[in-house]
Parts: sequence; structure tokens; C-alpha cells
Amino acid sequence: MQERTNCGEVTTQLIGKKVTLTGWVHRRRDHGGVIFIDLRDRSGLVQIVFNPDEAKDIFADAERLRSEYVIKVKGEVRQRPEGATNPNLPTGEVEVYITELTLLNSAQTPPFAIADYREVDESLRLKYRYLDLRRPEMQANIIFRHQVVKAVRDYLDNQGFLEIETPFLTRSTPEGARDYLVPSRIHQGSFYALPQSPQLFKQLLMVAGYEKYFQVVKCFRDEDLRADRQPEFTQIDIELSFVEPSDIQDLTEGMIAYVYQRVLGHQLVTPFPRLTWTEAMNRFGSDRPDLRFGLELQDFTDLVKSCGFKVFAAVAQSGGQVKGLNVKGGSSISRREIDSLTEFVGQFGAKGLAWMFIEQDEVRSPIAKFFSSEELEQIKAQAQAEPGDLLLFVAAKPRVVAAALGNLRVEIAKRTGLINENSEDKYVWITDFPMFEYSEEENRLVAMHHPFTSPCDEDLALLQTDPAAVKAKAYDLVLNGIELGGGSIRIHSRKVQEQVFQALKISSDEAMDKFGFLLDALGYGTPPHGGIAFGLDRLLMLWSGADSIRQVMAFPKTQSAMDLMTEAPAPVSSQQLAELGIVVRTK
RNA sequence: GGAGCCGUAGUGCAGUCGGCUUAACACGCCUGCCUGUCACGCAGGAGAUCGCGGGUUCGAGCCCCGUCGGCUCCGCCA
Repeated sequence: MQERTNCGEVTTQLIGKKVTLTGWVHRRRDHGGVIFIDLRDRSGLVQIVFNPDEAKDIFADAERLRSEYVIKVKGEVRQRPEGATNPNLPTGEVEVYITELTLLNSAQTPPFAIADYREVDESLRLKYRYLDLRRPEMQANIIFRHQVVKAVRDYLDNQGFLEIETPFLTRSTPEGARDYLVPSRIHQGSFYALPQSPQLFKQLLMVAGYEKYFQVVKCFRDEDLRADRQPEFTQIDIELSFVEPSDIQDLTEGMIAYVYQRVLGHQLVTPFPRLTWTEAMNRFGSDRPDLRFGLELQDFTDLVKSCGFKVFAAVAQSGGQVKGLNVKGGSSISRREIDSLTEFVGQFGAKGLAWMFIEQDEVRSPIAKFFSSEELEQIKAQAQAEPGDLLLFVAAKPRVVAAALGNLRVEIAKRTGLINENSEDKYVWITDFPMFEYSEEENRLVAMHHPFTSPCDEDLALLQTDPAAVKAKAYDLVLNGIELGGGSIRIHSRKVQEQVFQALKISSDEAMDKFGFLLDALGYGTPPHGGIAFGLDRLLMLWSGADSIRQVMAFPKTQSAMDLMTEAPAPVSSQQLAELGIVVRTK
């Protein structure tokens, strides 16, 4: 390869040297007599100079250069004249006087400017993603992604892990997200499924004795999208043998601290705090609490059981909860603002949002009249309320209370500036999840994590008597209210695995049909094992301050799962369908 | 499946309580000028079926209905 210097690496050390540069015309400043061009490549920008006094023969060619033309130039690196340096540019002390110019390719005017700070409509960016990816901000994200993945691989390699690939064409299994299906040509009417995660394969690698496995791997879930959810996304998938939850938590704290130091260049304090699921739900109304601020939930259920406010009393007496938030200094919040918060909690099923302004001598609230002054004092004491505070209440079944107040505390924190740019990152482990949760849709218990999660040892007996009470050896890592990853110790006993399938109302016939290979494997000397998986895209989003994972993915899809560049998905030819034995039914 | 927001020159936007301009402004683009700029500057110019379809009206970028696309959220996501 020819000798080239990267644009961003033309420093004062090269002054006096002849260099060859290649890149794109980022911006040109044509003064008639002298032309300045900011030349851009992956490494950055450098100013190159075309001066007719020094390179008369190429000056006319230089005048024809336009944005995004691809050029190769040779010239001498010089110190910039006094007063003409640019402190905003790493290469701002120098410039390159060009004596040779080769136009490698011209370019049409792009649909949006590469050299622009302005926000461009995202659908246009996605249609021309190859241009969008040229923008320095996006290049920084993609380079950052590489650095993080490289650091993860190095760390795990140093810890004795093997990266082992697992199949993408695999089998659809019940439970969990909707699968992406791939029709089989050879076995018509049968389908592969793209993996939601390599869960079963990594467990089988433990059975096979590989002890420490990891993979940076694509996963596929055919569910509706969000800012932090794409149909295909990347996991850092880890599994180890002979471990307890604390081993995996220690390992991953070490991994994150290592990446922090190597890529972000600063120390991270470990270990991270740990909260049980029950405590997280009680105090924050969420299994992924944002700990950057307080505003914890207060429980008033017992206090209002026999109060005169029927809405509260009825809910409290019938198994529901009455909980609330104390918004410190919230007296400045307007009625209109409270209306908007009421609307907000309505999204989560709350019928209303009761409020009390705490003033010096009284409680200003439409519901104050239903409470005796003793009851109001008790409420204030419970909430540690002082004059100037605003109490907000939701009364409903526990699930709705948690969802409404859990989200409300975050919303209020955002609106009132409790969360801001300077807020310190808060990592937290959530542990001891319930094994199962009740699915109203399916009218049965479903696995909260997945059906291969090991119950806590002391709860094994409950599996058959009271499965809903069983806790699992499962743990999630949460950063600033977003779930980064989760894992568990797996079941390594065939008997326990069968009991869990029973609790899930998966018949032994179905279990054998769908998971026979796993049950078989558990009978051949399976070591105790467990692991964790991180959403790489989410990690990158949070660490880079991006507001969606699309910003840290090279080629993401829209909310309707379209790729606007390739226009996938798209119809296929009738021959292709015929080969697969597929008939498309149109609506 | 549901809720909300958005859609106006290549780009970002103004106009949105119906009738005031030729649908404004900035960037970009084109032409000319300009030898120290760095979001260069100056002068001129081209560029818009106001996402699409229907309706109301004497008259619709603006109001109504539908539809398409994008985004955010609920449901969903072990």
C-alpha cells in the first residue's frame, strides 16, 4: 500500500515533510486567489491550501472541486502563519501546501450536507445511511463501538473465555418473544427460527465442558420497536460453569470497569449496589430503577384503610395499594402541570392522580376534606412532608401503582431537573427476581426471566405447592433506569427443569418435543452453570449519550422495521415462493 | 392493536384563528468577484404540484375525513 498520512494526524511534527493525503472535500473556502479545503478522512480534518503562486498548473483543477469529491493530494506540511491557526481543530497549527492533485471521484451534491451540524430528518438519513455514516458524529459512534467491543473481547480473553459461534438457523421454541422465521426449502412446511438469544446453545456448551464462553452476537426478536429496541440487536453473551450469581456479577463489574478505563479513560467504582427485586418494586415501582435521584415511593395503604375518602379506603381494603411521591418543593407546580401528570399516569392504567399541597398551616387539596386532621398529620409524617412540598397519590392494584408511580417519579425528575447532564451514572444490580409472573392473556404462569432459570435453593420445595412465591437466581444490571443486561444461574438438574415446565403448564410431551435435546443433555453430567447477556447497543447508547440505539448502529431499521436504504422487507418472486412451498395470502 | 407529535424548495424551518403579497428566512446549489479563510466574504440567479387522496367553502399550505411515511409512548419485548 502506498505511503499515506491520515488527515487527522498531520501535526506540527510533520512540518517540512512532504505528505500524501486522501479523503473527501469536507468544506471549501475559495478566495479567488487562494483556495482552502478541509480534507476529511476517518481520522479527522486537515486544511490543505492551493496557492497559484506555488502550484499554478493545478489551480484550475482545484477550483472545480466540490463537496464530497474524493481526492488524492501531495504537498508540504507547513506551520500556519501567525494569527491564522485554528484552535478548534487538532490539526489547526498546520496546513498542507498542495503541489499534486488527483481527482479520484466526483460526487453529486448530497441530499443533506455531511459538513453540517443541523439535524436532518431521520428517514432521509436512513435512506442515505452511507452518507449519514460519513458524518463525523456517526463515525465517532461507530469507532467507539469498535473500541468497546475490542475491549470486551480483550478482557474476556484475558479471563480465559473462548468466543464460540452458535447457529442463526435454529429451532423455534415456545415462551418469550415472537420469532423471526426462515422457511426451509428442503423440508417444506418447516421453519428455522432466528435466535432470540443463544440461550440453549450456550448452556449446551457448558454441558460440553467449555466452562467459559462468550460471544458478541446478533439476536432477533419480532416485536414492536422502541428507541432502545431494534428487531436485530447485538448481545455480549457470557456463560460460565461452576459459578454463583456473585461470581458473574463480579466478573461483569470487572469487565465494565475495564472498558471504562480503556475506552472512556476513567475509573468506575465497583462493586455496584445490589437491590432485591422486592425492594426495588417497593421503593421505586420498577425492576429497573433510576437511582440518580430520590423521590422514592411512600406507602399509605394502611393509613387510609379506614379513612373517609372512599376511593382510597376501598382500594386499600380490597388488596390494592395507595402509594405516593413527595415532590420536595413541588408547590411551584401548577394545576395545569398536575393535569398533565394525571394524563401521564393514565397511560399506565391509573384512574387518577390525587394531590395535596402542603402549606404552613393547612393541606390544600380537593380531597383534604375527607381526612381528619390526625390522618393528615399521619400522612405528612409518613411522607416526611414539609411546607412547600407536593404529595401525589395513586390508588390501584399493586401492578398499576408500581407502573404509574415508577414512571411518574422519572417523569417528574426529568421535568424538574432532578436528572440533568451532570447527574452521575448509577449502576445497580437487581437480584432475586420472582421465577414466574402471571399472564392474564394466557391465564397461566410464565417465566419472568426464562424457563431455564434456577430457582433459589430454599424455594425449591415451593415449586409444586406455591410456584408464584418462588424466587429465582436471576439478576439484572441497570444503568440510569435502563436495563443493560440480565442473567441467571441455570437449572442443571433434569428433575428441577421438568418441575419448572410443569409450573409453566408445559406438558411433558411438549417439553420433550420442544426441549428434548436440553433435557437429554441435563442427564449427561451437566455442571452447575450460569451467565449473563448485555445489550451492546444500549450500553453504547448510554455511554455515548445518544438518544436512541439507532445512533450507535450502522444500519438500523425504522419503527415499522423497515430498512429505508435497501427497502427491506420486500416481496419475492413467485419462483422463490414456489421453491419454498409457500403461498402468500393477501388481505 | 392503541395514544400523541411531525410532514412546506436539496436541507433546516416561518406561515397554520381560511382571503396580503410572487409562500418568507437561513444553509446548500449555479454564475461572477475576491490571496489567509476556517460555518470565509460580496453581488446576482435558479429552485416548492405545501406527503398523497377526498370533502367543506365563492376561496384551503391553513378546517374536516381518510391514507402513507417518520418519531415518541402504551400494549408487546422470557
